[in-house]
Amino acid sequence: MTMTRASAPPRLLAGLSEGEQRDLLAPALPRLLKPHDVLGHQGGPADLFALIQIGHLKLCRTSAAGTETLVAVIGPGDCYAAIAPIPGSRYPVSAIALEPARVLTWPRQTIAALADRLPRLKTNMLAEISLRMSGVLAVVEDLATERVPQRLARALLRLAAHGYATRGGLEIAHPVTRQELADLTGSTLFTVSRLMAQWEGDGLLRSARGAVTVLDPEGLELVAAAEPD
Amino acid sequence: MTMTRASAPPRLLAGLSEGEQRDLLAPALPRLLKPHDVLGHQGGPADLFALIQIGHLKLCRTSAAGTETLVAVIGPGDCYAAIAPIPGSRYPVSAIALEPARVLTWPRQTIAALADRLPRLKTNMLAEISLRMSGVLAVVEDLATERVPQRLARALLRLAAHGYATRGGLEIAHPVTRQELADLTGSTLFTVSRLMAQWEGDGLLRSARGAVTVLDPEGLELVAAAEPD
DNA sequence: CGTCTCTTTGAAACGCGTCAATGGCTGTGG
DNA sequence: CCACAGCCATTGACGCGTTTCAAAGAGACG
Repeated sequence: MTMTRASAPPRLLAGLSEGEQRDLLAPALPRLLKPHDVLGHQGGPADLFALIQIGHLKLCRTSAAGTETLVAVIGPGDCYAAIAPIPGSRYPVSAIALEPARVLTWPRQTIAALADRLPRLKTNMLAEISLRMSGVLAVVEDLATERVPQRLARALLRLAAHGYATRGGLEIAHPVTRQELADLTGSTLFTVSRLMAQWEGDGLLRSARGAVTVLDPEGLELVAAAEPD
Repeated sequence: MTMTRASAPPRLLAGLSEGEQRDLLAPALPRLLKPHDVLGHQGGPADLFALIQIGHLKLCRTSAAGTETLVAVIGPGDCYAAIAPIPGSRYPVSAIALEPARVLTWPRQTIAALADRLPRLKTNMLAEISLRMSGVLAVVEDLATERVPQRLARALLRLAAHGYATRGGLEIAHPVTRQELADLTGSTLFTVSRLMAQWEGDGLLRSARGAVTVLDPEGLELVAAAEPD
């Protein structure tokens, strides 16, 4: 029903000539993912680089104790494993599909050769990592300085920003459980459930089994900006 | 008194020929820093790339509210702003000297030109970012899943690993205040002080005004690995 | 229609932040 | 040389936010 928004040209292709774009895309291997499919596993050899075309993946770390930390949610136009060209590199996080997805993949050898031949591609991949780094640093800052309500409000706003507008609200583009929101904010599904119930009462959002719609972004931002005092 | 350890060749130069190393190092501008000097400011244009020769810097973010988050401590052989070659990029974190330090710097234009000319250099810079990313992701995981004692113990072990061995202990290579340890662990100087007093009583470490020595690394690792249960 | 996963709600315990006051070390200037 | 100021560290008491545990409800799916 809702249109997927017109897919802008991926940042990865920025500044590449038509010919260069063909050279890059020709050897790409498309791959389809079902929910919970694992594209790359944390700690495993990073032997492929991926560009998401359709759908959303979560980037997560599983600690020795088995607890899961959700680092980011990525979608169309985003890359995974921009470090793949580095010989011997390993995935720093796992990538797991949240919904049916389609990605383009390049084996390490291939993307490394392309990156050496196309300087602009290497720069773009650097820019992608830089972007990811910014996001991760924002998460660090949040975790270190903010309380759970602020962290959760920000996480929801971040997710909603990549979603689509429905009647009077921003709907998050992919299914997301309380547990995942907890993993994303370093909290527990109980606390998340309580907060969201409260906010739903306040008319800030509406949630129905996996689908969350932010009704009042300004109101949520007010919560997100509240002093920890 | 204690020897600075023999400086290994920086990772940045790995795989570069003698001639390439000269090309890279010739246009470098050395710069001396005093404690609290700011090498780069978060959010400011990233117009220089730096390689640390001597001393340690802290990488930190200052939030709108003024609270400081310490992302990492870097030392000799480490890089700052490996993203500088990207046009228009900004420093994602501030870099502030913890002690007298000496760094080599390259203006953005210069390092960008060099990176385009020396593919191996670009790869090395990518590897540096990748390394930083690993560290930051470990911090995220810690903040999201561990309690303060574990986080602090890990932070101390991390710092001590880059320090030097003294009689029966690992001394952290640079001055560090309780406040900085708190900023590093998303805690408060009070909690840090209490924990360290307790650990000093247990014989795990010794601390004297800014200088911290880990006496029993295995013991500290035991604390770091304790179940959050 | 039953099972499984996700969610809600309550009550209790506790970790840790907050505030306030004190103490020690360092460097500086009278 | 001593005294003062400034910074950093210590310690206790208190309160609150969150986790923890337990139990029950609600959709989804075969």
